[in-house]
Amino acid sequence: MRARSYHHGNLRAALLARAEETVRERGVQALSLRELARETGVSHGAPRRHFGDRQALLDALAEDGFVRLGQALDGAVRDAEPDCTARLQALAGAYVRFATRHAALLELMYTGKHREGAESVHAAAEQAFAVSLGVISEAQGSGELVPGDPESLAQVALATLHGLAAMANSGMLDVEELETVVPDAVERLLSGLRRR
Amino acid sequence: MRARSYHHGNLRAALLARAEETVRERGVQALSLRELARETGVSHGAPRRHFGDRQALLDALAEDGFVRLGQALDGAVRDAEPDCTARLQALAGAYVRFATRHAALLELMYTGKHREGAESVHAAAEQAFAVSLGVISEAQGSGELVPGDPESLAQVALATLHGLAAMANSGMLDVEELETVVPDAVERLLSGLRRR
DNA sequence: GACGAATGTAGTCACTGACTACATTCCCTC
DNA sequence: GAGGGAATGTAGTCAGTGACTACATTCGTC
Repeated sequence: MRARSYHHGNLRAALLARAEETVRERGVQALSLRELARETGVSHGAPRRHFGDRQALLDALAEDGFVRLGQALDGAVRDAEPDCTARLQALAGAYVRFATRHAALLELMYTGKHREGAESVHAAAEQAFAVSLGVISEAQGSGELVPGDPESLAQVALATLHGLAAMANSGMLDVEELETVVPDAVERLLSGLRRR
Repeated sequence: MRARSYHHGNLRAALLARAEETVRERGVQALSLRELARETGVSHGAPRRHFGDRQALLDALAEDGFVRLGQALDGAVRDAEPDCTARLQALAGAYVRFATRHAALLELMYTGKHREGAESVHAAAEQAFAVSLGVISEAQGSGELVPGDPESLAQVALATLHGLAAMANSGMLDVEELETVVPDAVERLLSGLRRR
């Protein structure tokens, strides 16, 4: 990155980074293009070159969020013991941790209001959730889980995790409770899905 | 309601009703106090008497949403066969139907950003979810479900439903798919929870 | 019927997102 | 390397918004 001159050099990335910070600290509705420009030391019209309008910026944030979520899930599974239970527990923990640490971002990610680039946000989401699908079909292959459409199993599992995170984020569930509720929920799901 | 005179007569209710409509049709972010006032045929400052600021209006909408959700769940369970499976399936259907029909409102309800009146929104939510708790503890009493903290069982069940609805609303799951996915998910949950 | 409280009106302010015309710089081609 | 078109940033403008204030009208109560 060069010293500040007429051209910033990597405005797009700088805007995204600063925006993510603002969203995390003060929520989506507090994100203003003009303030963002001010904070980034650039004129109020500059962001327009990179994000046609406010929504385009939000879409980009969401997409980025899915990428990072995917990395988090991937890392968690990679670090876990190779058995199905351990991997799913690790995955669950990672998901809920991300969801509570980045509550506003998650809301943005799941708010279906993405347009145009919906495809790319969608693709990023699919990519992020590929990990869980992998874990489940592997466990089915090794006989740890009952057979059945792995996609629908993964859906139910992720939905449960997402729901718990959403309830925690909305204050209907204490965040500390998650530490016990989430493993519990996974265990309950598994007790219905384990081959026996 | 009297003819339009200086005092509207029931502005608060009229604003809420119109606001709910706008939120349903065009989303939360499209709700403007001034436009709302215009549509209701009242000066742009009038809403302020009833809702101190925009967030107060949103909070009231959320609270109202929980009340209506509670009624929907209650009605569904009341109309269902008295056995645990039928009741939970009915409850699940009602929840997901409400969640997809009022996607933006649901988002509003679950967005933890309520202030001050958080207590009342919170209370309305608790009230809405009391039904599911009742169904579960009854089923435990009759021996249909495994024993255990009913609150945590209900949490997992609701979280799953909410997660599925959220995924459908965000376009990650086809709405038509819900018709089969939701009963499936309930059955899967139950297969882990049923006494045997 | 008078009077204080509740409710609605009118006007203002700073701020925002969207848009435009224009300036500067980058980088590709010759 | 020079020239020129594309990319990027600046400056100015516009209508719309939420929040606030002073003021007008009406309601309910004594």
